[in-house]
Amino acid sequence: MSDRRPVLVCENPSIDEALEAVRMAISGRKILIVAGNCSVDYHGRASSTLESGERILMIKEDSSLLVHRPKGYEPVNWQPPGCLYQTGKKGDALVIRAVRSKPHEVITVSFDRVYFASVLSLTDRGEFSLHASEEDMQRAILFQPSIIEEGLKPITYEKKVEPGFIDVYGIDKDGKMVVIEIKRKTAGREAALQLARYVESLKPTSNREVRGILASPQIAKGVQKLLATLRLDFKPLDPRRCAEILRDVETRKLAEFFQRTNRSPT
Amino acid sequence: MSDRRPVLVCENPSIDEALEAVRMAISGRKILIVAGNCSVDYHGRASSTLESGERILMIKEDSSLLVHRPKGYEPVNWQPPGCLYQTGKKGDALVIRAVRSKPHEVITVSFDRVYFASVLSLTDRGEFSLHASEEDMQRAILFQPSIIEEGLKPITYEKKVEPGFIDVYGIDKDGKMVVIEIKRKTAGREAALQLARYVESLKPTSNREVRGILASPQIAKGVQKLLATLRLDFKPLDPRRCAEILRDVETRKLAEFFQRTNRSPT
DNA sequence: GAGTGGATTTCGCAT
DNA sequence: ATGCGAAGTCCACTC
Repeated sequence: MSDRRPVLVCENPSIDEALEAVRMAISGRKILIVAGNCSVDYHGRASSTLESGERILMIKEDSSLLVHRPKGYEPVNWQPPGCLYQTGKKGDALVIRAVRSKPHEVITVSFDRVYFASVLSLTDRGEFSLHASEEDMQRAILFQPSIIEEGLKPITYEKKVEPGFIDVYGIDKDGKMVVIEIKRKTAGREAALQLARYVESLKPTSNREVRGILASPQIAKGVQKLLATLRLDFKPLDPRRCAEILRDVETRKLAEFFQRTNRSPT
Repeated sequence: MSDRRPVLVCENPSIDEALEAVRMAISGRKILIVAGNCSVDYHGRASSTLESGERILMIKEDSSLLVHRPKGYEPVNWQPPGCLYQTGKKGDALVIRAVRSKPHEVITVSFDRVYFASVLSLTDRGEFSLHASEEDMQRAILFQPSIIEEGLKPITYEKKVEPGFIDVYGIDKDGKMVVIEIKRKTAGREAALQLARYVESLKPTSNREVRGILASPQIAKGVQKLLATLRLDFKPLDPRRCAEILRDVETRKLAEFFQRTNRSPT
């Protein structure tokens, strides 16, 4: 075990001691956690004030800042990575100012009481992987178009047309053009209208018929009717199932690779 | 000064000690902060895995959960308020499982090393107020329609039409119908197309001319041309300016109130 | 409970 | 740099 001390904790520090810890953390690009009584002001894209109360402040290695109240998933105030800090005392308060330049935004946190300050030096090289995103659904359709319908031949994806980008574009078994709009969750009006615009924008480019297919796990209440009116199809498609298909594809690729290279997978 | 101890900190605890702290915090609905080496698995709307690394776990009074890496504004994994916890040891690891029921989602955090665990009991009754939101812009237009154009008479707001809700709806100085679409930041293609849909959906309901006005601080590159094609107007409107107008309105209301009640404001 | 749209959205990718 | 759309988005509000 190494003898490095990844964590320093200072309980019930004076404002001066807390200021010292804050400065060490910021200049050393460490993680800082402070719990105490503070007020917060923000000016930038909008403005906000937060009256005095007990909260947790976190400043990370990349200088991003979070102020968390005792409840709620979201921080009440924050600053994204890449801002500069000014720290000091104003009267008996510890003041931390985080300034971002583009757009110009300033957060000021004033602590009149600090319960603890902690400086952490953490190492995190672990890989993060997420499955069942909309991109996974798109890739699954491209690898295995039959999950939409038999005979579908994808031509391109992320095709640019006037109103935006078509998720998947191809030809069906009868030679008709097909536009597929993918949603990873229940598709609402907006999705149907977007698909309709794509279909409309493609019609002038071809004398073939153009079909629109909305692929999502579910459609919202009134949207069935809207799809019928707009002459669009719906294909139920589960993002989890798509993730499975991709996993199978990856597994097969791996097997082929190891077969080619005459090794066996661990 | 009160003698309550709002913060308990446990440095370099054993896994058993950490487990005890975690259970105290969760059962007592306190805030828990743990720093240590962990891995995280998530299954629910999607799935994710996060390999071993040093992170900070925070569980709040309302049972929301955050896992923060040393960098980045966003948590790498999380659980919104209202989930249930199972805690225990699996081998030599401290395991915390947070289960949400609707939708069904499970996060599992396994710590094999804990640098510190802290249990906090924070009180925060401070009021938070935010200015210069899109709603502020809407209210400013309703209070002072001349910031859009002279002679404008707002009729309703949040008016339901087929594709969605019109931000502000009224009549201009020539008696034409006016639909206003508000964006608090640079308006893109989507905003223009949305406004166009609103205008189209209103045309059949009246034999008056229907004008569409896009009100935002700026418009994106190609959108000027798109607006011209769609015969829509653009009115530059700064959210900060709108917030000022509202502040003035509030000040005037206050003044009137104190005049009526024969008191003077503090 | 579902649907709809805003957000100091953030983030990532492509132009 | 700007534009554009996804997100385990979250959240508040309406129906």
